[in-house]
Amino acid sequence: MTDVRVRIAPSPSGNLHVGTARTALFNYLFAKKNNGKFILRIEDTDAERTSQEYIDNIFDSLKALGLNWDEGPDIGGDYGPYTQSERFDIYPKYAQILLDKGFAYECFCTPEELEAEKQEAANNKKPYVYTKKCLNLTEEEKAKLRAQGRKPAIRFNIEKAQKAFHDTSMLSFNDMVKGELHVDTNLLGDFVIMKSNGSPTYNFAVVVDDMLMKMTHIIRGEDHISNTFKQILIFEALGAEIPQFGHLGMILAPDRSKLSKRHGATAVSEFVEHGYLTDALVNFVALLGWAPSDGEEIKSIDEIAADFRIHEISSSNSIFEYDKLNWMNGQYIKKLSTEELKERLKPYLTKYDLSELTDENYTRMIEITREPLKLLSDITDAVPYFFGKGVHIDEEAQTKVLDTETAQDVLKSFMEQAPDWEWTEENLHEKLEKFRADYKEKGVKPKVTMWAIRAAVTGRTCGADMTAILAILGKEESLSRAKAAIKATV
RNA sequence: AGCGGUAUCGUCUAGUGGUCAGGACGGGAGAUUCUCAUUCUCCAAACAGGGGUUCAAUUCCCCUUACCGCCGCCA
Repeated sequence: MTDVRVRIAPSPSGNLHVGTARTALFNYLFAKKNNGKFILRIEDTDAERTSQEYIDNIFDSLKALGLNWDEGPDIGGDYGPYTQSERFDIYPKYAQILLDKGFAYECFCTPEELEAEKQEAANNKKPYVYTKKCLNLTEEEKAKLRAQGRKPAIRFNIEKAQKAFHDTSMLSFNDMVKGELHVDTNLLGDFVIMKSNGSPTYNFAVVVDDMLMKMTHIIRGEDHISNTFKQILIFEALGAEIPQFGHLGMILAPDRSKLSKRHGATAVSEFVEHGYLTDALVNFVALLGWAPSDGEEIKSIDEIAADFRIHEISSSNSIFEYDKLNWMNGQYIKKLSTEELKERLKPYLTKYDLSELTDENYTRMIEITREPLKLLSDITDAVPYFFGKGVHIDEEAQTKVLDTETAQDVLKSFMEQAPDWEWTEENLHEKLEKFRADYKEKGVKPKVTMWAIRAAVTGRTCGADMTAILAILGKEESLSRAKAAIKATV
């Protein structure tokens, strides 16, 4: 049995998309499960849309997700180079083989001529297939066209290939996730394999590379199903072994359209910037189309790999639901140690002067504010009141709490008692408990009592543990804020 | 238009020719707590429609519908 070799072949015309990341993940999982190799190949045949920035982004994102490749542009391997633009001398050779065998032919049609054909087909409401106008050009005719300065593209001769390897025009293959798939090759149309500018088209480059790189299984999005038939024919024409295919359903946005910017983040790097943990992202995306056998959803990539069965992947599309991702991200944040969280949160705290806090207090601040975090970035709006002198009181805290008589009364007695308190968290806890109890006897609910202090000190009606907040802020700042919230009486 | 694919709670899914159709997110209710949150408990929520096959269909087959994809000298 040959070793399993799978690949992810992104095109660097944008940052690594979360859909591509899922395809990469499934390939990676399949490789891990079968002790195979996971290969990265960069498909940059379209120089116009390629940029180094995107290539770097793809590398970084894949690494951040933990999808480490065994062979690739940066680390090499036995079947390199792994960047298509560095393989441009390879493709014409194989195109020539196809030409020699009659599986391909030169096409001198101009874009304008092709456009006219398409228009005509559209007018007649007929599906467009290339007319094969150039299939039987004589050498003289070709020479003449060349003399006019026309450069030919090379087209694949579908009928010839189909007849050479199959009895009928029906072509089928057994997809690992979708099962038996067929098509009538008469409907396919001779497609271009080499552009007139000498570069290979996607369908051709993919096959040549997959063949040369000895890929055994090709797992990709279902938008490639119709390409698969063309590719199988090329594999056959080239005399290569045909790999196994597996086509995954697509990921859709909540409104069932393609996942795009207006739905939120789409690139892995954007998710990371927004405060998502890559472990959570991997876990979430694995659950789109695949379910763990024990029903336990929070799982590491290694656990998922051990449990992964490609034939059990759902073949339907799935919707990318941010709610569940957020919940899952929160679960992963909970699992982080406070020490680690302290570091990972720093990028989201740059608007504050952390030097105002001792390390001990910074730690404590994180401990008491980490609970509700769904995204790392949530910390930004959770902690403003720990910094600076004084505090901004939001409207709700002012009108619903501080403007009440009860709150004013609470704050006045707080100011009478608190200056005598020893300002440690432990002691404050005790004192405040007593403080609440006293007010409770007067008919004021504990939470109302605390609301007054919270509103005065944090400017908000809700938030982290009040005792700890006071301890972190220190006696002077706490009391000064409490005092500031008391209205001057005439 | 043509071709291909898909169809279980709102969403991700489990599942079987006979099940109270299970779980998770989200939603609702309650408990805990100084608030929010967390955590825990409970509740509502689905087999797209129509034909078959069968003693029995959510499950197998066909049709319809809906949705997705593909029809480039893009990848």
